[in-house]
Amino acid sequence: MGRGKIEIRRIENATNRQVTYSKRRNGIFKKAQELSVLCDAKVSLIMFSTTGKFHEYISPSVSTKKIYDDYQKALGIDLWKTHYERMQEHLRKLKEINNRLRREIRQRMGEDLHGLRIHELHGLEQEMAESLTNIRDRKEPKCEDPHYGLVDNDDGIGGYDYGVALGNGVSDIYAYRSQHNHHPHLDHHGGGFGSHDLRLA
Amino acid sequence: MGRGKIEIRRIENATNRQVTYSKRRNGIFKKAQELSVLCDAKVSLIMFSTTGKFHEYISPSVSTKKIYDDYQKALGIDLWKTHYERMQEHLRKLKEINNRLRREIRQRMGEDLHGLRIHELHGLEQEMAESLTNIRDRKEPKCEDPHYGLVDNDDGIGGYDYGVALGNGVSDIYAYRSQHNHHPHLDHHGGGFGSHDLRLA
DNA sequence: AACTATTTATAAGA
DNA sequence: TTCTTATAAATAGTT
Repeated sequence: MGRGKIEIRRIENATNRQVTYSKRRNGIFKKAQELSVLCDAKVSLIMFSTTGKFHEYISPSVSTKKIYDDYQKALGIDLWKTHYERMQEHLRKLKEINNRLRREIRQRMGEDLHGLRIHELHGLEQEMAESLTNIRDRKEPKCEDPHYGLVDNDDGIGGYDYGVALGNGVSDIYAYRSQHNHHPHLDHHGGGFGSHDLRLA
Repeated sequence: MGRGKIEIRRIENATNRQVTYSKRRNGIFKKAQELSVLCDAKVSLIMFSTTGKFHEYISPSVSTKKIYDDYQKALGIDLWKTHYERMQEHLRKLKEINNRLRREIRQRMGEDLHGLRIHELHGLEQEMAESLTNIRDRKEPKCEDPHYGLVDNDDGIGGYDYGVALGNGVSDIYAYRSQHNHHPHLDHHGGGFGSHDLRLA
């Protein structure tokens, strides 16, 4: 509806995009207002522009919080709680893994061996002997191996966003975005093997 | 915009109101979708009709939860931010620790040694040699040492349920599967040292 | 911000 | 609900 027809796709020119945003934002707010008056509906409309600017329409008869509460009620979920539980579960798993890793290190240090069966002990011994050989070899001046890029892995914990969508026909279910927040570098320096405290996180 | 102009006021006839709701709802959803595409904006539109029916539109690039997070941020109000951030920080630390532990194990397996200085390598070698001795000793039939209760510490993980807690949990790491799992399987079965994949968490 | 040619949404009717 | 269509409203491109 304008001088020409346009395709519905991202407007590449930033200025035009901003102008269109502004115009259409007004339009949709007006529509939202009319709808809530004409049909006595409760409407919550929240938007953020690319530039991060924030605008909201909320029907006079409700509050954003109430919409949000009702929303969760309608879906039978608790967004915070779901989120929490996922994080908790993730934390728990990481802790488990860390403990397991610690135990393995202790065993490789000759401690905490009482839980091992004789064949496990035997396997460990053999492995240790081989490893020791490797390490001794490594001390020889042939010490080169350009293996720097040991990738600091990201297991996707970064984001914790998940898409939720619902609606009677109209909405879409959309995906998931994860902000890659990266870990600082660990500077494990210091010559001390065995000087770590392996019992605590 | 229709056969005649209407005033923007509540439609008293329930049927008409319902019909208008339905038509205009589609219209506004379409507008919301167009806006989010054209202008690359994040839009959340939630509505409840008089009859309690619920409909939602959410931009593909976000989740309703994120919109509400951002909304709260924009308004400077907060429900759980502190909490959430503490959990994220905790996760981050656990991942770091996890990576360090894995690296240490790799080194104890004679791998990933290129980062070590000569004196570190030397320390490792010595330690390994001693440990190996311990392990060999342990294989002798004097194998007793009532050290059973090596307390696998737990620090109250139950605690993240809307409270905060930190520390180690203990358990079976092999139950672990990342939700975003692009990682090889670890299926350590009692017997094998050295079968772990220590490169990824 | 305004203007306006066009496209789009929709009120009323079927 | 869905379709039709006359008309009101929104808006793209321009100034």
